[in-house]
Amino acid sequence: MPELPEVETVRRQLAENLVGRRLVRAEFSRMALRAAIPARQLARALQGATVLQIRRRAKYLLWDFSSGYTMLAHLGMSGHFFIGHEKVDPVRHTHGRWRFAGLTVHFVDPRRFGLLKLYKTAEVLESAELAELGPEPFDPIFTPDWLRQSLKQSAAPIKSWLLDQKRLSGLGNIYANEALFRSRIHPRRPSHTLRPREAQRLHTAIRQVLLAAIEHAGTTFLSYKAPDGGDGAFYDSLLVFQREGLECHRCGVPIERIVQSGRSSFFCPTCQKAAPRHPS
DNA sequence: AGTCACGCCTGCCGGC
DNA sequence: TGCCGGCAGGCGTGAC
Repeated sequence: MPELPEVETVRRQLAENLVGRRLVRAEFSRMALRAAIPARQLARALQGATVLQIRRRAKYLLWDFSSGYTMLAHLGMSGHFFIGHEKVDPVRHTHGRWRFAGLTVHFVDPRRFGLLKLYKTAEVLESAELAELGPEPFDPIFTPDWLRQSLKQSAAPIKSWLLDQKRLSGLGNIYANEALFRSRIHPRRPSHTLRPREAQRLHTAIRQVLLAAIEHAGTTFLSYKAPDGGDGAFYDSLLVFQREGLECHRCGVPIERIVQSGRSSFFCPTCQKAAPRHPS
C-alpha cells in the first residue's frame, strides 16, 4: 500500500517516538509474511537494546539498534505500524509487537505481503532486499540528465519503468500515475522516446508530487494509517489516480484507465501524449 | 538482459 | 439481504 511518502511519514513518526528508547520485549506471530518472521533471532538481537535511529531506503524501514543489529521492515500492500501509548486491545492480523517503557508499537498486516527481517547494521545495505535498488528521487544522483540517459536505455513503457525499483526506487502506482499526468506523458510511451524536455518535466513532476505528498503525510487509501492513527491528506490532491470517467482537471475530458502489467494506469487521453511531439 | 504474467493473502465494494 | 467477481498503493519468481 505505501509508497515513499507514506513510508517517510511512518519513519518520522516512529523516529519521534522511539529513538533513544530501550526495547523491553518483542513478540511475533507464527504466521509467515512475505517470508517467515525470524522471531527468535529478532528477539535475541533486539531485546534490551536501544533504538539509535529509524532510516528509510526506498519503501523499506530500517530500525537501527544499539546491539549492532537492524530490523528491516516493509509494509507490503496492507501493512502498518501503530503506536499505543496505553494498553491496546488485540487487533486482528497483528504480526509484531515491540514493547518499550510507556508505549508499544504494533505491526498489523492483513494481506501479509509485508516483511520483517534482521541484519547486522553494517551489512543491511548489502542485503538482498536493498542491494539492487535504484537511486531515490531525492538522491543528488537523480538529476534530469541521469533520468534522460537512463530512459534512453529502455524500450519499456514509461509507466513500467517508473515502477521498477531497480531503476528508480520509491515510486508506486499512485505517484507514478500522478507524475506522468503532471508531466503530460502517456503511460504507454516507450521510455527511450521521451524527449529531453519531457524527461526534464518528468524529473520535476516526480520530485514535486512526492514532496507535496510528504507534506500532506501521504495519501490515505484503503487501510493506510500513519502510526499515530492519523490519515494522510493527499487524497484530495490526486489528479488522475482512481478518477476513471471523471473530468480531467486540466482539459475536462474524461480520465481513462488501462491495465499495464496487471496494474491500473489512469491518464488523460488529450493532455498526455502517446507519441513524442517532435519525433527524432 | 529485459519484460511480462502470475501468485501470494485478505478485505471491500458494486452488481446482480 | 447475500453471494460473487473484480479490484487493491508491492514484490519475487519463472517463462519467454
